[in-house]
Amino acid sequence: MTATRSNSTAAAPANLQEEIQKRRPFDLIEEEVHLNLIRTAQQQLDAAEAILKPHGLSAATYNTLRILRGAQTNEGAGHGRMCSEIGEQLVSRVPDVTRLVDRLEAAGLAERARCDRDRRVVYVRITQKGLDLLTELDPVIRAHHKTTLAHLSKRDMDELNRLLFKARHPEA
Amino acid sequence: MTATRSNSTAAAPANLQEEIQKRRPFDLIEEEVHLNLIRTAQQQLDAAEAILKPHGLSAATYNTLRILRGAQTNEGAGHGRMCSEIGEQLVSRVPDVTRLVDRLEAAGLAERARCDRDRRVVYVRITQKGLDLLTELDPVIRAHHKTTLAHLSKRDMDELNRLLFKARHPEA
DNA sequence: ACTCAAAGATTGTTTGAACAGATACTGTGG
DNA sequence: CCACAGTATCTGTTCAAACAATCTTTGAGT
Repeated sequence: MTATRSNSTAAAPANLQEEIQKRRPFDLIEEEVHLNLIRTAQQQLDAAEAILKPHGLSAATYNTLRILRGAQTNEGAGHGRMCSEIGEQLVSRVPDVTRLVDRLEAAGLAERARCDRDRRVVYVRITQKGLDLLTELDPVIRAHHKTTLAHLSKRDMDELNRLLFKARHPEA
Repeated sequence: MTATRSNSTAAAPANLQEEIQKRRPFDLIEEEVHLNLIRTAQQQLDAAEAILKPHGLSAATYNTLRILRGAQTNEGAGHGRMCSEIGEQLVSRVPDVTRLVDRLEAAGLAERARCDRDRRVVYVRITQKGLDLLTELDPVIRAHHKTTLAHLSKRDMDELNRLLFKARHPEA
């Protein structure tokens, strides 16, 4: 480990150790990766939710809406997505898709329809109101993402994507 | 019970686009970074909480305990940390430190003590039981971190740490 | 046809998070 | 001394997440 400067004064942190005011350097670099990951993702999530909240959306409901929009345009002639499929595609696994859809339905952003062939499944479909909301949010979210990561070069982001994917897949 | 997320039918995904079954490639690489970050961090968090849960701890309470342990050994002759300091050092900013400490106190892992000089502040101190629990968890957590990221080289992890820190600090 | 296990979704309940408002204490200025 | 603003913590309430159990339906086996 490199000799790190003592954080006696309140200067801008140069690494995670100073950022969290940890006294000793990390004994395990894996632990540093772990905390770095969670911190960075949390920052991203907080910023995104700050944008979504005024529109009555959380990260989970917004992601669900995006999944539903993708499902409508791509296959199945607009009969939407099954609840279980939504649960599989969500970025953060949530075991309670039912109440997630409940909220979207209560807000008029999605609607349910039972499948005729298999009456167990419920297809969830995005409504026009939901599509309009996403259309309104699209440029805002795009601009936000571009702004928050503007200081990263394309090479940085490619490398970051590669390493993040690799971290998630031990077998690859 | 296990492997709730792995799809046994399809082939192993080669990137995020295939992983979330997105039909079209990302129009914005920044968005891909964003989702990759949240997905990877979520996976790390889920795995860590699976270890902590049998011991009655969540990620928030575990991190608080670690902060309290660090506070005890490093300064202040063991009078612990103020609630507001805990809130600042937590990986995920939680505005409700009071109830976090409530849970630790109810479990006998921490205790409060009012400051004599300033009767507004409450110092939180880790108990021997809390220290014992951390001592028991230390090797388990270390082994877990080393295992989940074992397929990353040291160069990978250094690069990942560098990029994650850079992503978090636009001004650097 | 009948039984049964499994899939898919919903419901019930408990816990924790989020946000606002309230309380207790300190230090300062008049 | 008193009013007042600021700080640090606590409390009250609402909402979402987590977990288990239940209900309905389907498909397979006998």
